[in-house]
Amino acid sequence: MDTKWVNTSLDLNLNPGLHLTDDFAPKRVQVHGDLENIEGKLFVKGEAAAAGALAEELNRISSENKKLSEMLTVMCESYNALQSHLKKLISNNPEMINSRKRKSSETHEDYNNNINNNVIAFNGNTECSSSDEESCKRPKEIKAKISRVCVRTTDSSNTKSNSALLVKDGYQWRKYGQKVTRDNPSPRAYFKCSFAPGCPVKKKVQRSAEDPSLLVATYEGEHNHILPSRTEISISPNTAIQGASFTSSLPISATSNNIIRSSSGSSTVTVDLIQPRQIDNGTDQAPPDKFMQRFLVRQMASSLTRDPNFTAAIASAISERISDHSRMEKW
DNA sequence: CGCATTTGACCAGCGC
DNA sequence: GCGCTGGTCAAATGCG
Repeated sequence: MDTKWVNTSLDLNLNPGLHLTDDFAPKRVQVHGDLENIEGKLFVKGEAAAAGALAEELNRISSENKKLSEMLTVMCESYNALQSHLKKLISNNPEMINSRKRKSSETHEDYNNNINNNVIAFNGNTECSSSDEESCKRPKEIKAKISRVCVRTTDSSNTKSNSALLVKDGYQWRKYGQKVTRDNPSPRAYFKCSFAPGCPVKKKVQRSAEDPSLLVATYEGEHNHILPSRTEISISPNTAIQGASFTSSLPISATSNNIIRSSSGSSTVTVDLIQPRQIDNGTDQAPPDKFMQRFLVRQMASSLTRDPNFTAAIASAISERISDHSRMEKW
């Protein structure tokens, strides 16, 4: 059996023309398979060009599978490390959580942090953490699953606009109220999911008091309907995902086309796990705005890797591709 | 004209 | 009981 070293790339292109970061730079990947034999069969048919393209695509897919497997391993290791670290912290300081009661002086955001079942990290650092259900027992009226998502808007001039409190996430929301809270000068907007009748999910969106460019969206409850036809996380114009822990309240998963899509205003950001693309490795001269795009790619990747659901979706996509590859090898 | 948004009023929970 | 606060309702308003 031949062993070939092929130079392929995992295309996590989040924007047309966006070059990959060093983390995702192509590497030499070992691929086992009789690729020349495949090409030979097609030569007989007089389709040399098509055979070459197919073999190249096969190599690319193989290497992508390898890369994704490696990434998945790293993700799981990081996740397990964080989880064990969190457990260690909680075991060392059990009173840290249990002793916290809601007081009048405590802000509502603190209250939400206490009942938060899902951890969000902002600015690359863990802002709050609590996944221990025992430590998160709250008054009996709070039963709905609550999660929080933060997005950073790059247009600070829009911070006083009510319409800027839009955090599109693929679902359809109807605004039913707005309130100015005591501890935050910016108003809090209340939304209900209107994608399906009777859906109990609610969403609160408010700008962070500390950082007005940061939008904090709090999701309550779980959707009683399937995800919208296309899985996407879309943030309002001039908004970038800063950090998010995606739960069932957020529509993110690999679609049947294995495309994870994130729309950002007019521009759509797409993570395509299949489609091969040409990467010009030699001329990686990123324009100035590419730097920000790369940064966003890192942030998104960092956010997504924290979510076990996402890793599960990635694993599913990988296994699907591997099985496809196995079938092609037999052919 | 229909739908979504706005906004003031109302209600419930909590602390004092 | 009273006042404060967050959450929700619903009429008014705006927009396509």
